[in-house]
Amino acid sequence: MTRLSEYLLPTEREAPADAEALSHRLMVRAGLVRQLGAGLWTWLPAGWRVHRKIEALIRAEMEAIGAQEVLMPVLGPAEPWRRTGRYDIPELFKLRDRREAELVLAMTHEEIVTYHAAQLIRSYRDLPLSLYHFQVKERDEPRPRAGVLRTREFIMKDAYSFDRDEAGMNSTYERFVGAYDRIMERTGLRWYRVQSDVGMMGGLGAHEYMAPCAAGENEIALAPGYAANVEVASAQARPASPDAERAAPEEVSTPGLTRVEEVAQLLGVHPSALLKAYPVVRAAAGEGALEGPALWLALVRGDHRVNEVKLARALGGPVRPARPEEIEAQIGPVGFIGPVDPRSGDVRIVLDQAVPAGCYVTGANRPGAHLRGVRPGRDFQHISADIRMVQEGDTVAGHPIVIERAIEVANIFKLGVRYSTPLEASYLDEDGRAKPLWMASYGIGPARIAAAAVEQLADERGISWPRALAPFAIHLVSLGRPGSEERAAAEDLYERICASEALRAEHIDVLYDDRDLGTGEKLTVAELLGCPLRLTVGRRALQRGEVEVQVRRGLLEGAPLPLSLEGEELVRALRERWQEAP
RNA sequence: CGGGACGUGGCGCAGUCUGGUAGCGCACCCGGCUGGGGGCCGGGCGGUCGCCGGUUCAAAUCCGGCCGUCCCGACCA
Repeated sequence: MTRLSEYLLPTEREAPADAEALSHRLMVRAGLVRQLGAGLWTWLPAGWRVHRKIEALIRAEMEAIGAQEVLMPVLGPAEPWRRTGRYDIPELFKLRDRREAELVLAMTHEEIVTYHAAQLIRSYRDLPLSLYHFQVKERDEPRPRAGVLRTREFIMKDAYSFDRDEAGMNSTYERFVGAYDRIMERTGLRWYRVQSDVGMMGGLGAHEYMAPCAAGENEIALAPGYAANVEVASAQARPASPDAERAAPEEVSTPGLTRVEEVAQLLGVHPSALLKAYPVVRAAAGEGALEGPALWLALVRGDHRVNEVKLARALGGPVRPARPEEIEAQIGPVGFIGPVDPRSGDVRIVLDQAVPAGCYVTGANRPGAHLRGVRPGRDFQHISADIRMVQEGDTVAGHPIVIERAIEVANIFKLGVRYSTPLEASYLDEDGRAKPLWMASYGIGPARIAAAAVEQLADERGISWPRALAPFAIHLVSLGRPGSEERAAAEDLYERICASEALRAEHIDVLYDDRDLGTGEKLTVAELLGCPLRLTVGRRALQRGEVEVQVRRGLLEGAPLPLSLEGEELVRALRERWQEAP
C-alpha cells in the first residue's frame, strides 16, 4: 500500500537517447529501472516489485515439485572451473584476492552446487535431490544490449537436480518441465518450449522457453506440434529443381559471377539447381570428432543457408569459416570453389540431406568458371548430414513452418555426468559401488520475463502488465485540486482498501496517486506504468457516488464501483474486478 | 574482435565546421492561476562541456591519447 507522493517513481516524458528496444524505453520511462553502466542495471522500487512477483511465482512452483531453496555465493575459487574445463570461457569474470588466489564470479552455479553435492550426497538414499536458488550471475558479455534483456549482471533462478541414473534424471527433468510450463503459463506471456542446442553447458539434451517479441535475439521455427530454435530445427525442404542430367561435369564460363542468383540467372536454372560451398575448419578435434583432415566443404542447395550449429554437430566439433588463404591454398579461387577436384586432396565434403539425387551446378575451382551436371557420389565423394538452416515454407509433418523472433527466458539442460565426473560427485549405490550423480540444471531469468511482458503487451500509451507481474494490482488516481471533495473521497477509499486484511492477503495491492498534479499527468503516468486496474475518483463519477474503473489492457472502461462500498462488499467487488482483468 | 554513432545540468537537445559572455525545452524550487488528459503566467536553483595532455593571449570548439555509452555484425549458458 503505497502513496505516490512518498514513493520513488521517476517517470520520464522521454526515453534516454540510446534506448532502442521497447522494453528498454518503457521500463526507464516508467521509473522501473536505471542504468549504472553497460549491462548493469539498478531496479527501482516499482521495478523491483515486478521482479519479486516473478520470483514468488517461480518459488511457488519450485516448492510444489519439492525443490529446496538454498543460497550459494557468486564469488568462488577458480579450481572447480578448471576441473570442468570452463575456466577458459571468455564470459567468465576472473579476479584475484589480496593473496593472489584465483577467483571467479559465477556465471551459473553447476561447479559450485556439484562441489557441495560431492560432499553432501553419499548414498542412493539421499537421492533424488533438487536444489535451487535466486542468485546474481556475472557474465563478461561481449555486447550487453536492450536494457535488462542482455546484461552483465542479472538474477537467475537456477535449479539443479541429482539422480541415481539416467532414467531418474529423465523423470526429474520431466517434473521440471511441468513446473516450468506452469510458471510460463502463470506469467501471462505468449511462450514456447523449444528444442535447443546444448551450447557451452554440454550435456544430453536441452529445452529453451521462448517468449516471442521484437527485441528477441533468437529465432524459433514453429509449426503445429513443433517448436525449435532455428539453431537445431529440422524440416522438410521445398522440392529442388536440379540441373539437367549430364554424363560428366561440363565447364561453363561465368566470369565475375560469384553469387548464386547471378549464376542461376545466367544459366536459366532455379537457385536450387546450384550447390553452395561453405568451407570450414573444424577447430578442435574433440571427443567424437570425425577422423580426417580439418578442412571441410559444406554443401547446401543454392536456395538454402548453412547452419553452423548443426554443421558443428555433424562434424563432431566446433567449426570456424575457413580463411581466404586457406581456401585459395587447398580448394580453389574464392567465389568459384566447388567439390570437384579441389587443389588439395585433403578436403572432405559434407552434403546437406535436403539435396535430392541429381545433377547440380557447382564452382569449378577455376576463376570465372562453374561446372554443370555435377552429380554427388559420382563426381565427388561425401558424407551426408542435416546441416542447413530451416526456412519459412519448409514443412514439418506436412505443415509449413513460420519463423518468429523470441527472447529466451528460461533454459533447461540434461547434464548427465558432465559435471559430476570431473568434480568427483558420486554416491554409493545399493550394490555398494560408487556411481556418478546424474544431473540436470534449470535456469530462468525474472528480468527477461519482465522485459518480455513489456515487449509483448505494451501499447502506444505504455506498459500493460499481466496480473501476475504487475507492480501493483490497482492504480488509484485522485483528480481535482487538493482539499476538494474528490480528493477526500479518494483518500477515504484508499484508507478503506489499506485496512482490508483480505485484500492484502490476496496481494491485491494499491498504488495511490495522491500527488498535487494535473489530471493529464496523473492519467498519463498511470497508463505508462500499466497496472491492470485503474480506479479514478473525479468530479464526474463522484456526483453519481461512484469510482471509475479502467482496465489497462485495451483501455477498457469498466462498470463503475459505488463509492459507498465498505468491508466485505468492497473486498468482493475489487477481487471480482481483479480476477476478471487480463 | 570488425564497422558506425555519440559524450554539454535529472531527461531530450542546440552551440563545435568558422576558438572569445555556456544556451533551449521538459523536470526541479518559490508565488499565483487552473483542476477530466504531462495546463498557464511570473520569478529562481542547478553544468570543472567524459578524463588527461598539447596548441593559443584565449579551448565545449583545434590536435593527440585515454575512458565511457549506444547501434549493426561476430560472439553469446
